[in-house]
Amino acid sequence: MAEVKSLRPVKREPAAIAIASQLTQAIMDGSLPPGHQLGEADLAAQLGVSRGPLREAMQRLVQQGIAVSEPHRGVFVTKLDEEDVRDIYFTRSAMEAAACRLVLRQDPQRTADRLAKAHRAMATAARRGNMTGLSAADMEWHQTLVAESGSRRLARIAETLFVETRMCLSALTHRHPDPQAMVEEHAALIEALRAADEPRLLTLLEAHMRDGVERLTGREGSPE
Amino acid sequence: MAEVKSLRPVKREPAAIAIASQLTQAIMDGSLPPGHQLGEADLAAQLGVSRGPLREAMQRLVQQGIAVSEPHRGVFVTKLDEEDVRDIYFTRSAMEAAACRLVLRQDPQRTADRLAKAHRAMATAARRGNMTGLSAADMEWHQTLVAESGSRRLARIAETLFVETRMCLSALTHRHPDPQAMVEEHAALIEALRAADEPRLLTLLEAHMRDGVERLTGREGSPE
DNA sequence: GGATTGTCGAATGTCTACAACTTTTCGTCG
DNA sequence: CGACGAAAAGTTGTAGACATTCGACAATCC
Repeated sequence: MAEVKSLRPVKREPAAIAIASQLTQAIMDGSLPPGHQLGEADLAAQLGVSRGPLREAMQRLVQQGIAVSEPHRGVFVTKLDEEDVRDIYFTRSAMEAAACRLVLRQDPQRTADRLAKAHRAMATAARRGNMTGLSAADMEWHQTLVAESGSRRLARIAETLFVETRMCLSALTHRHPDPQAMVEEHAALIEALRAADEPRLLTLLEAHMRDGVERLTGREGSPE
Repeated sequence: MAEVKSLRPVKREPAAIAIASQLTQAIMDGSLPPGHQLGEADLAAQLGVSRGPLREAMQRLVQQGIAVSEPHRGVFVTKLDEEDVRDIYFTRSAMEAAACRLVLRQDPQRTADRLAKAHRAMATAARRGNMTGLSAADMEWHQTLVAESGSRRLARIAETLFVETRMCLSALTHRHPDPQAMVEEHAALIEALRAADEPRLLTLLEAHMRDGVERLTGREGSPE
């Protein structure tokens, strides 16, 4: 048979998946802010679907913890307080540290190459002062790290955590990080990965996450 | 008004939640074996609900990864291969290690006490040769550990991982672990926790998880 | 005979409509 | 001004119908 490589299987995702993606996107970029109610009638009309698939999509968000359901009242976008921010970054830290350990026993160089690609996008965005692009490149970087681990479960868990991270970020658009520091931190991480220096990699990662928390909570932990 | 603390608001959980719980339970104990199709019509009739809430519940399972959906074919209980077993235990290891670190910076003694309670149940079940009770106590022990960490996200993640763990166990009921070893391993973990000896605790935990994998995959790592 | 094509049944995916129940709102009365 | 209670609005659950799609089997063609 003639194998035609450019032909890929037609992907037709069910409505519930598509709806969940759109809702997630809207929640991440702040269009649906924390505490906002996901009214069934409104959303169904707006998305051009019926309540059935919409409710299925909402159950997915609730299961992820991105939304919460209050019986007979509706489902609402989850509100994140300062404790949540710490929890998110702590859990991310544990997840990504685990991903690092997996990457180190596989192909650190290849992973480093792929991370470097995201890192270049980050550096470019930083140079141009493109903060949204910087944030996107940051997410891309961490997503690549987890994907490279090859662990389905880490990938699934990280997906939710990244959504929550972006919820935090879009809620505090005014507090801008130091782009230069961000670029440098990721560069150091890649370098440690290339050197296959596990202790240093994990230490840098933990510090990186701590920076993330302090950036969002008001860096209460920094003496001088 | 007279405040009566023993009076709690009547909890009426939505059908989708109740259905998801029942399905999860059936999947854990092997009534719904891996690969089995969750037919809508059958299940709906069997559970006495309509297809709507049932589909919502199934979406939750799919989101958790306990079931997989093949468009226009149906949703099926996830099949777990040997790689999945390793992934589950690796992820659990990372999760529970993180929980240990959190517990250590809170109230290790109180946590140790609560773990000791589950441990006594474990020892009793072991003495009587009650393998299902032993397995239940084991799950209870680890669930307690994660709950004591106080992290919502770790708890949510662990919930799914525990379901997957029990799926593995019920698929291999013939391969029974050494009950005595199991009791001793948990005792050592509690002891390390009481001593607030973080390095030892984490080392023991990792070894405990490695044991779990080897028990299920056929202990390929043991030469003789 | 073997491979392709057409057809059919069954299950999923989706929609509309309706009934039941809760919460909220709002007007009224004390 | 606050309490009570009915109406309104929203969510939750059900039922039925139809379209779409998949797997299997039968018919057809070389």
